Amino acid sequence: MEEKEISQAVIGRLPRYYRYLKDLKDSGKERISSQELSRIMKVTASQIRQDFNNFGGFGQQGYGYNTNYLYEEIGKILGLDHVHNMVLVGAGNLGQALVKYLKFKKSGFNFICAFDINPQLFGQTVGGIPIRPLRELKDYVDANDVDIVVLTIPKSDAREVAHSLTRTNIKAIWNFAHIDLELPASIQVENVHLQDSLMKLSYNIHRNSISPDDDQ
Amino acid sequence: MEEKEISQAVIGRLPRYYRYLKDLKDSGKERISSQELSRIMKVTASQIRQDFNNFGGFGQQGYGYNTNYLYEEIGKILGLDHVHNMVLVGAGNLGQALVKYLKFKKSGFNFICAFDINPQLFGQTVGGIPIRPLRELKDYVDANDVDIVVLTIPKSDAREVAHSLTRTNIKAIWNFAHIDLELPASIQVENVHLQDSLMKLSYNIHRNSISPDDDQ
DNA sequence: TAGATTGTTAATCGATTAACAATC
DNA sequence: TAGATTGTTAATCGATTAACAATC
Repeated sequence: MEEKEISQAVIGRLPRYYRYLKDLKDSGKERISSQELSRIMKVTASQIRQDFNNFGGFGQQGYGYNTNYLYEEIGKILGLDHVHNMVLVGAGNLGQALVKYLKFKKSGFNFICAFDINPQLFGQTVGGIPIRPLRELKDYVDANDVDIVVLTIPKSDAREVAHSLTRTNIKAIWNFAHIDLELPASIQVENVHLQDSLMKLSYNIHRNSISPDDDQ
Repeated sequence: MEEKEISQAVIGRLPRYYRYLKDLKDSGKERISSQELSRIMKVTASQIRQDFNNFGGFGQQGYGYNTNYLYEEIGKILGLDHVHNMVLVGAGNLGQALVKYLKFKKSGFNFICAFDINPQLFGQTVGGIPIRPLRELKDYVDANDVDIVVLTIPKSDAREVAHSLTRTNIKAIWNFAHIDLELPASIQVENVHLQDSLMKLSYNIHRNSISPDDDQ
């Protein structure tokens, strides 16, 4: 019954495998060896086999992996066979873009309601879902089956909203606010810090321009 | 003259230090020890000192670090003392949200033009910058001082656009398309894969629900 | 069966943490 | 000076890569 904890380094690579396997299966490829996948994805074959074997054996000696089966299994590991209900908190430009994007993708990530503090937005809709006053968030979450709260509000408000969600049954926060949220371990937090990403980019630009001869 | 290569693990932590140091200096704190910062940020004091010492000594024995000085120095390391000209490729919801957000922040990341394939958008503006036909991108980039191209277009188009930029003088691509771009080493790529982020979140939700007793 | 390729153990590499001498 | 805390070396830990026996 004792499951060994799988490192986030491994988890972080699964979506990329998933993406390549989708392309491979869609292009009609039925089987693939770790070595061939290694060449395509530019990672070692050893790492590929180690990664998959964290979750049990999906391959067959002498044959390799069945692309479609492996694709499906990774999908299950990632929980993509479930539908996740989501709620948007902060119906500004970024929030609205996310709702429209995920609606368009028709994935298992399903926005059901949006919230904002701006009274002008109350009663309007984004991508087919209603925008309600932020003060109704807690009651809504308690009354409905909400898995993920998507936070696209300024950092000054993010902490308070996160705090109000501590005793609800939500499972995760997808956090776009530039702040570290404090939440009980039962609520997962996944941060998308766009500023941090830009800063890393900026560093790498200047690193190269300072010493232009050492390539990489 | 031989600079040791600094690992991306270290670079990835710099923006977070930068954020905490800003808050500390803004709240009037003049000095801080690695130990105190360690408690606030929940990382080891050892890691903090190691990280900073990759770039030279910013502290003083027996005293600690001057918050404002350290903040400024990290900003310089990240290249935030430069202005970066950016161009948006794909003026959809997400792209427009990014332009408006960064305009609002008044950071050194400065959008100067947007491009799209939709003729209805030509001549319109987003956050004060014009939207031009995508086919003019290459000429525009060659004629202007563009540092960063922000790619917010579907993956099917992203590869082609990236390819058309290989021989330009741009320094980096901030890539929101769900694809791995192939570019010469002189062009940095920083990926923001929102789908991957959601999948990781999904994994972590289900990991916990499968074995609810092992907390973390 | 022979060849191929996985699953898995062992070796290596790199990153994090601990320890402490240097020094403000 | 004595106390505090850095800068830096050494020890540990974890993740990646290599090797190979198992097996399809």
